[in-house]
Amino acid sequence: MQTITAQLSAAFAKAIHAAFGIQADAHIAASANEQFGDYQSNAAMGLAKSLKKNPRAVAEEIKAKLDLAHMASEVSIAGPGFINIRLNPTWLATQATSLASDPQIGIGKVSDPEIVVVDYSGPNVAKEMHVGHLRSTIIGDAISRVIEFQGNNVIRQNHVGDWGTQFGMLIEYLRKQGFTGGQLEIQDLEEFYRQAKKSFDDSPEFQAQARARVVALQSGESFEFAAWQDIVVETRKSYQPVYDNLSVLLKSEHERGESFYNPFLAEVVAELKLKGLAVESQGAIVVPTEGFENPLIIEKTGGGYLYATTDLAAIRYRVRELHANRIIYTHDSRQAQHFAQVFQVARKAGFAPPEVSLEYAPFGTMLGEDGKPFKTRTGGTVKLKDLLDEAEERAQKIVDEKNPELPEAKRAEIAHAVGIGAVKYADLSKDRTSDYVFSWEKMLAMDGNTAPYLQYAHARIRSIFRRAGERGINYQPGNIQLESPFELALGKHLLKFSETVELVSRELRPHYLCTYLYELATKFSGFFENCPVIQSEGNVRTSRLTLCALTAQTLAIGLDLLGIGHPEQM
RNA sequence: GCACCCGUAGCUCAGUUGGAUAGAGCAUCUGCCUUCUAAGCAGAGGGUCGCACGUUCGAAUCGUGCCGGGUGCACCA
Repeated sequence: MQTITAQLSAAFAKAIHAAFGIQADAHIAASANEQFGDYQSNAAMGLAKSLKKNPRAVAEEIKAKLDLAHMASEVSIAGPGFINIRLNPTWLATQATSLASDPQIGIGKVSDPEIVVVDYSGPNVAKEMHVGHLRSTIIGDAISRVIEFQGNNVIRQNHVGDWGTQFGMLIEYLRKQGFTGGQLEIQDLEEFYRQAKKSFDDSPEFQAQARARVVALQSGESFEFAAWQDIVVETRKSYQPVYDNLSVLLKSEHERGESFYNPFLAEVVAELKLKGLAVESQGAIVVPTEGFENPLIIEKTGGGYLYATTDLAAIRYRVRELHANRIIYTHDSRQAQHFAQVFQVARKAGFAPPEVSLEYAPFGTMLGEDGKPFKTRTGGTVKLKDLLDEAEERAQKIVDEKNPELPEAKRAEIAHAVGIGAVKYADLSKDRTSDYVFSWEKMLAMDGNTAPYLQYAHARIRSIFRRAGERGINYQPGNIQLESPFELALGKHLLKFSETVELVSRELRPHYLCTYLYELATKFSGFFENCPVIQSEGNVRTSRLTLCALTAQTLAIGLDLLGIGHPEQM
């Protein structure tokens, strides 16, 4: 099924062509104010200028040629030349009815599926995940789910920071401590890392030894390699449970850490040299980039590669081996310049041919309540695990209080969905590009525009169906009628789901979906307060039950796309 | 010094890429549980969209200049 916007755009484009013989965009938008109508075309004002005509006359001519069949109940011209459309409730009801019988609720599978690589999360080895890792992880996950739901083939890639100078430091430090292999703890590793960094900064001797360890590791020496593996395994043990707890779909098979590209780095540099892109500068091998003062350094003086080299190798691999059509990076906006340079070089080198889309979906920095980059009072960071545990605990208290009659296991399940959902939604509902302020209170809020509000709306609907069952009402989907203003508002909003999903996929901004779902839940609340379902009868009851089913399904799918749970009861 | 991002209600944020009277949540205040879950609903107050010019039928949105905050810029990732 086509979106309403698409249907209106097509009809208006046709009318504009019929009236003036030109192809022009219809500039269809949902009306900001309901008094004007549901949708509007803002094309007439723009066309008036190029056609040298009065805008209202242009609008009249478009309207005269417009054929919306049964879609609209009213088309009117207002202001300087807005064409307002009020949709026909009968037509809307028919559309909603057909949506209710579609398991994908109007999101058609794309006809030409693409291979989409999404690079997200990317935790660092030897460090525990902190709250700053939340954004990349859940935004990337939501984007992946949405694109996948549209029928594309998504390949998740977790570009784990598991290679480079810091491992030389860490291994050298471990060796000095008498480490011979085996058991390590993530907390110890963090401490070792701090110590190692200190030695590295303080002692030129240590520095030289650390560099030697890197070389040994990169050429696969047994002690270094084994120690590195122990570190990697231990770190994975600390982040995998966090992914699972967050319902993030990353597994070990999605890991393509920096180390994975090590064997290709020399080839990448050689290829860039061969193509005449890489040159020597101040002893290093660099690729000059337009629009940037500094070139992209791909090989250090005296050998050794950098993360730019790895990122180039990754693009090359994703295009040549994974056959990606689209590569999406969900990373901190501080890396904007780096990615701009890497993308530029990848294009020039042909690692990414023009038909492959390289998309950087940056997100802002997490700030503390003082407006400065987030740090705890002691100068450290908040561990992601601690935030999630706290969220679940707080949710548990509320569940225990509100639903003491439910079995313990059920309550724990609800607390998990609600607590984790609240944290994820708090982050996902903000536009990813802006910096945002971390606040325990806001992260863990359960009232107002939060995940629990959406979950609550869903649970209330499920409850209606449970009550209906208890009263022997056998639900079968039927025709939806949109008679009261509350039903009409709900129905109209349900029909916007598919365009919202398209928008999220195109712009890589999950917060549009959050806003949509919040409004959906709000409109459902209006319906819930004003339109009795079980107490109504006949066609009205069938219609309302069907509307409820469609709303619950839309909420459930929407929450699934955000990776947020939707309990039956709460 | 060069480059990028941001500035909207007391606080936290939206604002579908230039559309009509700038919207939510939190906080404050007033109502609503004897009908499907009050994690809810209805309502009130709260704005120089950082400032100033400009572009045009129309600017929170685009341009220029200031002010204020953040970030990145040669061998860390």
